[in-house]
Amino acid sequence: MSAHINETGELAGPTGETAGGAGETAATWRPVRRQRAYQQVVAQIEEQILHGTLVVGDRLPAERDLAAMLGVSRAAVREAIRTLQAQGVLHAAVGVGPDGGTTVCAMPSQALSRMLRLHVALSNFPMGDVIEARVMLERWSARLAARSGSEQHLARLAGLVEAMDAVDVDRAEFNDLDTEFHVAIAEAGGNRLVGDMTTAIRESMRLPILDSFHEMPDWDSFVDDLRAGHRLIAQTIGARDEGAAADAVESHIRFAYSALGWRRPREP
Amino acid sequence: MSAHINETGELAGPTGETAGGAGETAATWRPVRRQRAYQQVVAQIEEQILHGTLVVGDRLPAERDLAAMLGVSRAAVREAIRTLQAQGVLHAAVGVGPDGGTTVCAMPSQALSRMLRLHVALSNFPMGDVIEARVMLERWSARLAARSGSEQHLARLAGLVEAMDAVDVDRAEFNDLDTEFHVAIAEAGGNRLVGDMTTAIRESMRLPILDSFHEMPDWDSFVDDLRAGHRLIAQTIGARDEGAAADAVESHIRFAYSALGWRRPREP
DNA sequence: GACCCTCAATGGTCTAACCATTGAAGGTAG
DNA sequence: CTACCTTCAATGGTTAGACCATTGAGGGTC
Repeated sequence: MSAHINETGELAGPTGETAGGAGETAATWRPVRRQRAYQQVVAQIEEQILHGTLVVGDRLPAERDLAAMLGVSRAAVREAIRTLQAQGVLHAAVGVGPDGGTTVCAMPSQALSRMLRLHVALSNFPMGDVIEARVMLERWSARLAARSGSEQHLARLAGLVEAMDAVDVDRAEFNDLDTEFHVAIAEAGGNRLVGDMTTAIRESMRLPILDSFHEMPDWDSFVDDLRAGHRLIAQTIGARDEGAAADAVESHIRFAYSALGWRRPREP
Repeated sequence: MSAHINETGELAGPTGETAGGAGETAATWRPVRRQRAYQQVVAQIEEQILHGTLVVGDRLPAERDLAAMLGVSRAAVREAIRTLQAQGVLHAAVGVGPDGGTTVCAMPSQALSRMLRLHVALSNFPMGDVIEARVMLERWSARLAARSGSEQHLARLAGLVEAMDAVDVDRAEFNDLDTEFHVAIAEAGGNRLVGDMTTAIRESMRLPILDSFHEMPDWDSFVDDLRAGHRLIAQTIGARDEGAAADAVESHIRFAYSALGWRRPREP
């Protein structure tokens, strides 16, 4: 499994070959790309995780100790920790005790959301692609939710529909509840990966959608349409009608984006 | 847009309120969570990206300059850069010239793959969920590829099928070609987000799959079945038959995982 | 014109120190 | 004995300053 060391972005290679020694006898030469110190630290932590030696909840050695153990500076260890932290794999907290120190965690959806938001902003993912992906994911989640969602999940969906029906919710509140609703569908589906991807996409668009909400000229009628869509989704899922639920979700999403002024270049 | 500062993992708040000043007159107090220095740097860079001030290809100021501009140490800047780097948004290279320095890039699929691999290893995503997600994504990609894949994409698929038919490919080589094939389907589909998610999932399982390949008792007949699956997929996509392509992909994926001994708890 | 040396800019790394936060240990008043 | 408080050690957060390694541009030499 030592090949894993190669997969942190740069290629690997033995270090410390800068000084050319005299008297080489070997005839084979391979260009060695230097492996950064912090990348080696990342690689070692990743290896522990991939081997199952480190599992969720485990604590890493203190930064100073880890640095001494690996023979690198504390700064290198910290940069490695930042890398894994950005991937939702580590959690760092100051202080002693069970909550202190650096621990292994698993917060993929948060990390995914932040990532996705940036890449959408970089126009790496055209809005049309994001919309289509969202339709695909939420159709799937809706089917799953209708098939195997627990009563608690269904009750939560109904509760969120109720909450959004309240007359005094402002646009920001509605946006938050709407986000929660779609996340709840994904959770009801039970597929964690699909759920986290769905959450990431919806979360990554929370702010852009809120901006569009505020520019909405005919907010009242628009939000009524959204409410009707949510009600239909909750009903069809509650009725365990997979096909109807999927269709309801799709038309709801397409309606929303279209009303918000975002176009879709392709529709599979 | 200043709200963005809150979304780097920890909550925001004005800094430097540790020393309690005397003579407060305000009656409202909100518990302030201290924003780490490196998180503020991340937040500022993210803000530039979300505003479109920083686009792909742009160069950030040198670490020393950025540190001076933001009033933090160079270490804080470096940790921030590591965070964005892990998300596939920044690229750091030493040296002067056009390629040197820290630049904005967009490599989401690599970052996604590394992330996914770790979270799968952490059992955060059960294998069954990953398989179902892969079926969903590749069905979608196959439909898109059949509908709108260019002739070049179709030729590439056919070429990969040929390459995998060669008798002398060993298991590692076959695995790499198989990965390439499925990535090529995703690319032919044209949806970048779906394509990158597909790539990430297949890449994240490259090594586990290779391990299973090596443990495969009846490799020859197994790989022949895989080849037949690939051929059928390429044919149906080439024939622009969306439904058949999606079904071919699904049965191919399910067959492979089932033969590899991975079970699927749910199948939507 | 081709080659080579020098140098400046940049990220990479290390050391060493100090700050801030947290909770446990132990002491003290009631 | 209980409740509160003080102290302290462990840990991550932050800084400053120095030096190394890599890269390419500029200028000098043959």
